[in-house]
Amino acid sequence: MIKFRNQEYACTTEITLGLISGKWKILILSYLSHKTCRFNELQKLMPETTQKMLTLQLRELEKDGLIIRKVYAVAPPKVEYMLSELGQRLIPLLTQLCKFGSDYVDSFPLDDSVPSDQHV
Amino acid sequence: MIKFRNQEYACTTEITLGLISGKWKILILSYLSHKTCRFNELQKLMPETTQKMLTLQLRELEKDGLIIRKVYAVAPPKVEYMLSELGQRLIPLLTQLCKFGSDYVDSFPLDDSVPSDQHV
DNA sequence: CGGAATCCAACACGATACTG
DNA sequence: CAGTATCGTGTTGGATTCCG
Repeated sequence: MIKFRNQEYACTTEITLGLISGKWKILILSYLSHKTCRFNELQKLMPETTQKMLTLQLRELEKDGLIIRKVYAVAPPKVEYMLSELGQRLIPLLTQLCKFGSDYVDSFPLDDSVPSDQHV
Repeated sequence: MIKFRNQEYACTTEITLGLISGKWKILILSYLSHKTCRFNELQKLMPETTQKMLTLQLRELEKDGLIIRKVYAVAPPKVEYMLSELGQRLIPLLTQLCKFGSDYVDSFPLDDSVPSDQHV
């Protein structure tokens, strides 16, 4: 049993999962792995997100040390987000998770939208 | 955008995360990676779990093809759980997630909520 | 032994409106 | 431009009880 930030974990795997388990975190990290982005830019890249959710996810990623928030003291406001060194180290792992998911989907080729015999 | 099982995903990473994002799934997979276990055994290994939750998580893992449920037609009932080939392929990934989490915890040694008497 | 069924609390997520 | 604030909802996890 591991204690971290007033939370208890049975395994540090759960800590890593906690870092990336948020509705938009994977996407954010993915986009930021390519380039630094402004808030507005991220919004355009993820049109499905609400401002509130995007802000929330960015704040959590920042608090967890995976991204860096850079505020420029100009008008109109300018804020840039980029991966931290920690965040960059996470990217290869995400790539592997992505690869597994992709293989996984391929291993269930007939499962897409065919509820033929769900009555098990 | 990927469609899979009537769900939409922005990235297959999210599919993999969905497979292992359940309160007890990591632990279950971890235990089953060492040996085949009966329901009762898993319960003893995870005393914090309720029967309902353990059953639910096992059912999901089975439905997702990560574990195999083997029912013996005997009295009293005997049910064994083991990793599928797909589940086995997931283990190295979990190990890496675990490693990252462990490194992550070490990189925040001054975190306010970590008790100082932790000599890890 | 290995469940299923029911009820309930917490929280993640979302829609919408407002702001320095 | 880059956010807050408020309110509402769906999903997840948990406690408890009953069953073949």
